[in-house]
Parts: sequence; structure tokens; C-alpha cells
Amino acid sequence: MLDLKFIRENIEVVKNGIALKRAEDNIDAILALDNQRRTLIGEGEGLKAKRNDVSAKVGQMKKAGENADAVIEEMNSVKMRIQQIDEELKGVEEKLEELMLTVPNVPHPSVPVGTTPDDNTSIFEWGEKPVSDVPLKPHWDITSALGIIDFDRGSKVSGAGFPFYVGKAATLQRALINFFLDQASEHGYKELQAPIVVNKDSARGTGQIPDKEDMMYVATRDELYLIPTAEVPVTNFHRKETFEEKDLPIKYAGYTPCFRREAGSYGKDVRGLNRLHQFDKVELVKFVHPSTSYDELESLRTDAERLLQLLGLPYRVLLMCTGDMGFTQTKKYDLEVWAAGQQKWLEVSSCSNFEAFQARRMNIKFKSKETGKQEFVHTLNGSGLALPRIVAAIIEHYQTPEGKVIVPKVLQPYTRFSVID
RNA sequence: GGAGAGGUGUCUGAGUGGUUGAAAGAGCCAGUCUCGAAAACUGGAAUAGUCGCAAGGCUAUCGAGGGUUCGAAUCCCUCCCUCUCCGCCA
Repeated sequence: MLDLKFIRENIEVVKNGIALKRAEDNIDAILALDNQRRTLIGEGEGLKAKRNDVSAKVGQMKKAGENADAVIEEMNSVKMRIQQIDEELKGVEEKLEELMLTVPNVPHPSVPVGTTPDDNTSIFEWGEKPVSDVPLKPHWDITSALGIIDFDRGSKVSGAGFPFYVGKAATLQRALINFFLDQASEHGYKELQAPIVVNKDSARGTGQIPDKEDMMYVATRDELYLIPTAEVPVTNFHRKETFEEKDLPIKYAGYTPCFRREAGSYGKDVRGLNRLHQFDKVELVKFVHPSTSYDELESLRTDAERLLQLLGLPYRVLLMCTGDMGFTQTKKYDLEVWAAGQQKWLEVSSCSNFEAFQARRMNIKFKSKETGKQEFVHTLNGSGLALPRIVAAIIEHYQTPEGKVIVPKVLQPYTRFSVID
């Protein structure tokens, strides 16, 4: 959510941002409601001041043994008017809040203008794509031959998109989780094991509600949401808190399963491990001083990239254009790993700066030494990394002509085997 | 799940429905004292909204939301959370 005052004072900037993100422009309606709101507040507060004043007098009169009935009678009409105004104000504020939630975050000036994924800029590419005389196989062929991922039984037990990892694939997955978490703590991220269901306030805090409500599984009986990413519980960890400036930046790494309904994406890229309803992910989250958030975004990206480099997997970095960026971000990089068997890029990380957008929704602040005031922190997050697609990339990249898979060197201490066969 | 107790400012902890934004103590910041520090003393210190060029004013906030009242931290209702006991259980 943007700051209403900021909107009021930067109408053109906000409108421009909305256009760049191709969102609905409700700014004029917002400004009108804001005016209405402030008028009502003005009138209401005047009356409340009067009420407080008179009530104090009534107290004194009663103490002095005087009769206050006339004054009380007079206050009855004031009281009713206050009630009217408060009610009207509540209605206006509800409408205003609703519209405020439709205003996307304003893209950073460094973000290229564009409308579709084709307008995203590939800014960096790393690694050698493997070349082979025989065509490389997609991972699903390899895993089914090896019997290490069981999609059919997953469908039986839960449904499409909920595979079992069997034997060495399960171990590989576990190894990756530990490897990612170890790397994260080595670079200053505190490990956090988070709840994987959250309440409504938390879902709203990070912006899944209302704009991405369809993506989540909901336990309606208890009004709990299965998290689509650890970003939700980890960022909400500090909801309604104020940091000391000297404690910033604060960095967390959280491993969780993630649940996504993926409604509407059937048929798109859904083979094998490419798109699942449940998957594992290590997420990196930062709470930072506003003045450093773009530097922190770069270092976050570096932290994610390093993992791919250590695994020896070719990847590229995309700077997302204004139109393909999410609602809540000001700047976002996607990391895509090369899936050698499928001959395509798979997104495995998305590193974003939200500036104060989430912090404002969640009321996460720090006390500024400079101004003595409380200011909103900036929040960032990025995957480090999403597991199934990494497993897919490893299997496809490190496959042998015999249909085995070599385990990347850095993972071998974790798996304690060097070949999947 | 059942029964009970409770949720007040950074913390501890007062608070009979009427100058209570809220006692007191601790802690924090500044000053006095000191060569310096401690102690002592003095003073300061919440957040948000709104009006104002500003100084500052006003409004709201004692778990959350409603209600009663001229007036609510204080009374009533609903919900949330914490603690104790019981039950169930990895």
C-alpha cells in the first residue's frame, strides 16, 4: 500500500506508475474520498472537542451539587451528530481503503518500460550450456527410468502436482535444503523455521490478499491460509514492530514447503517438476534502511546467484520490465536456470525490492537517529532457491549417457553419494 | 475440548465512571555536580490522524471490535492472546 499523503503530493508520479504497470487508475476517486474524509474528520473532531469540554464541566457541576440536566440535554444532539459523522466516516474510509489496495507500487526509474515478458531484459548470463551428440533427456524421462520421483502415486494420494520424491531424489532434495540454508547463514541470514499456515492479517500484510487470493489454499474452517512462499510468515515475523536503526539490515533465511493452487495455469509448463502445487523453497528476506535498499537488492541477487554458480548450473538474470513486474514490487530480478534436457529457461528465483509498500501494510518501522522520527523500513525478498526446478536442472544438466545423474561436487558432502542411479 | 485467572506506556506496577496520556519505581536521554565516572539533584521523553507557513492546537489510542453514558482504562457483549488446572495427544 502506498502512503495516502504521498499520493496526494505526487499525483502524477503515482498515475504514471499505474500506467506503467497497466493497473486500474483509481486515483481521482481516491482523492475525492480523501477530501470527503478530511472534511468529516474536521467536523467530527470539532464536535468531540466540544463534547469533552462540556463533559468536564458536567463533572464539575455535579461535584458542586449543581443541576446539569440542561447541558446534558444539549449534548444529546451533539452526541447524535457525532455518531452520524463517525458512521459516515467509517463508510468513506472503508471505500478509500478498498481503492488504496488497488494502487500498485511505483516502479523504480531504473526499470525498463514494457508490457510483456518479451520486454524483460536479460542482463547477465553465466555458465556453459552442455553440448552432447545424443539429445539430452528432460528430467521426467530420467526420473521415471530411475524410479526416483513418483508422480502417479502422488496423484493417487493427493492430486496432480503433488509428487513423491523417492530414495536418492528425496535425499538430493534434503541435501539442497541444507546446502542453501548453510550458505545463507554463512552470508549473514538468520535461519528461521516458520509456520506454514498463516492468518488473514498476515496474508494481507505481504499483499497476497486481496490481489492474489486465488493462489492460496485456504483452511476455511479455521480461516488459515497455506503459505505460497515463506515470504509471508517470515516478513510478518516483524509485523507491527519498530527496530533500532543500528540493528538494520536484518536478514532471514527460511525453508518451508510452499503451496500454490496455480488456478488457470493448467497446461502451461506443467510437465514433471516444472510447476507443482506443493514445493520446497528457501526464501531470503531482508528488512533494511530505505537509503540502502537498492544496494541490498543487488547483494540479495548475488547471494542467490552464488548458489547456482556453486552448483555449476548455467543461468541468466532478467531485469523485469514495468508491465511484467508484480503489483507490490518497485524492481525485480528473475533468475532462470538452464534446463538442458528441455532446452528452456526455468525461473528459480525472484529477487524484489518492495520499498515501504509491505512495511506500510504491516507497520514495520525503525527509529531514525537523524530525524528522531519513526520511518518505515524497506523490505526485500528473493528465493534462494526454489527446489523442484533446481532438482530438474541438476538432473538434466548432470545426466550421463547411461541415464544416471552425477551429483554436483558441493552437494556430495550432503548427499554422501556421488551418483544417482 | 472443559474450568479458572489475567491482558495498562521500554519494563515492573497503581488506577472509587468525571483535569488519567494515564500514579509510582526502574530503565533511557539531556543538564548540574566531577579531572572523569558513579551517586545525588533538575529537566525531557509515546504513536497516529487532522488543522496550521510556523509556534502550536485538536482528536484518537490502557489486547481488538462493538455497546451503555453528557462523560469509559474503569460498566456490558463478542472475539483474540497469555497463564494455571483437567482431558486428549506427536
